Amino acid sequence: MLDLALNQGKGAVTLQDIALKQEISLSYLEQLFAKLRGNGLVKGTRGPGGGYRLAQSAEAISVAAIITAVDEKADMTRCGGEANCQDGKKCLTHELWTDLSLEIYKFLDGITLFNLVNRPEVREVAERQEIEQQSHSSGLQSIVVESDQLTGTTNRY
Amino acid sequence: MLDLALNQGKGAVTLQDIALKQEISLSYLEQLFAKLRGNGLVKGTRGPGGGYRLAQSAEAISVAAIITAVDEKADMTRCGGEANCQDGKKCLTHELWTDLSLEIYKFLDGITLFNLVNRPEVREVAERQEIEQQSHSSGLQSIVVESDQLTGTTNRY
DNA sequence: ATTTAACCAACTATAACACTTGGTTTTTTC
DNA sequence: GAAAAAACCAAGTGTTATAGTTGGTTAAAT
Repeated sequence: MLDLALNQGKGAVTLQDIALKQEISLSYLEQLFAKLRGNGLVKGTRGPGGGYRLAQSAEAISVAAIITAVDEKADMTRCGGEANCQDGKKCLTHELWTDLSLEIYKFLDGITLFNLVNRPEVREVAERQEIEQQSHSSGLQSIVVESDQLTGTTNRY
Repeated sequence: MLDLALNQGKGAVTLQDIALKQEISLSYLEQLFAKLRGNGLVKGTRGPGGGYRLAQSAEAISVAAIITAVDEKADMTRCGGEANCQDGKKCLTHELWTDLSLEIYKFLDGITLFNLVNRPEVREVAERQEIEQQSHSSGLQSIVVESDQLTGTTNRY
């Protein structure tokens, strides 16, 4: 999501790009972005030149919204907030964990993509990744070509 | 730990008791209490009439101290605070997760066993468990006796 | 002596998270 | 209009932390 936020106004970002930069498998990213799209946080465009972009402004998207979309929870209880932790009834520490869950939610809800993108540490790491990606991607592509010649299949990394 | 705190001044609590009340296996409790003892939070006495009691006052023991003792962390980073999340270097969101970890620690550090024991919800649940345990334990003991006759072994629940 | 209960080590099961495999569909470019 | 790029989709697999099991030994009370 930070990759999309950093590229706002400069067009769509492909999952392939993110996969290389963040070292997350393409297929797993597809699953995450399916959820993000379903929650109205991103929109995708197909075909060459396509990719994903934010569906809302970076100011409007909180980390809590992202976590909720992909994790479907930000919850420290094992009962998922239902108070049935111990054979249908509340366990001794139920309120402790619901209180903590609320605390975590409030913290993450107070941080937007805009906030993060403007942190100097984030900009530094993002710049480093931009450079590494360029020297990286050519190397990885030749590996893909090689495995193509040997096995007839193209692995997606 | 709440069971020990609730029993302060009334003598030691056996892990067998806790296992029945909280529905946690005895052997697993033994592992947790070995860590708690190693961290100076409880002390155990062996033999009949023995059990565990708090090694410090309930006011002096925070939830954070307990979590740290048994979990050995209260950390949301995957790198465990080392900034080597992405081939030896910091990942884009490293600071976000260290900030959250600190927030969680501060919250749990502000809550002591004394605080929890004096919450009305905790007292209510504790009272309920006291009653359930009595009707429960006799039933479970007969099961143990039965399996003893059949298999020659005594399972520890 | 026997029983209770802590203490100890090594192994096993489970489930969430991360990833893989093998596709189809849409859109752009040549 | 063929090929390539990239999103979209479903069902399966691998990994690892957490929780639990097994099978003991040691210390203290009755």
